[in-house]
Amino acid sequence: MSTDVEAVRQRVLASKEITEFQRKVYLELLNVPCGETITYGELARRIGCRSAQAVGQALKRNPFAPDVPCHRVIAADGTLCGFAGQRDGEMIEKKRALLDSEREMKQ
DNA sequence: TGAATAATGGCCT
DNA sequence: AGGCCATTATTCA
Repeated sequence: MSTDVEAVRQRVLASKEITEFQRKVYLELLNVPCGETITYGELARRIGCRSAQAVGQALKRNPFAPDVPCHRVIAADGTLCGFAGQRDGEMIEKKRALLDSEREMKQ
């Protein structure tokens, strides 16, 4: 059922166009199971950072989008903030449906 | 409930 | 060195 998460992980590990911080963000994001969501602050805390903004910026600069499941990252109040460099648009609603689908698949 | 502000950490120019 | 950012919490009305 898994996607090419491993392939993406290897790509992230081999990427030299990103910083260690971004690498941690993407790896932790790939570490989030299907159907699970995580907030920017939570993700930041996991990698040892207290700035959710840094994580958000890393995701916006995400050169692996949408290969990296950035749609599993939500705001503190459970709202999707952006995807593939877009903060607004119908795409967000689709990603919301995708998350719902993943969550449903988990049950 | 919503606008404004502070805190906080990394990255870009 | 200054400013930006896909944030969050707090404060004020």
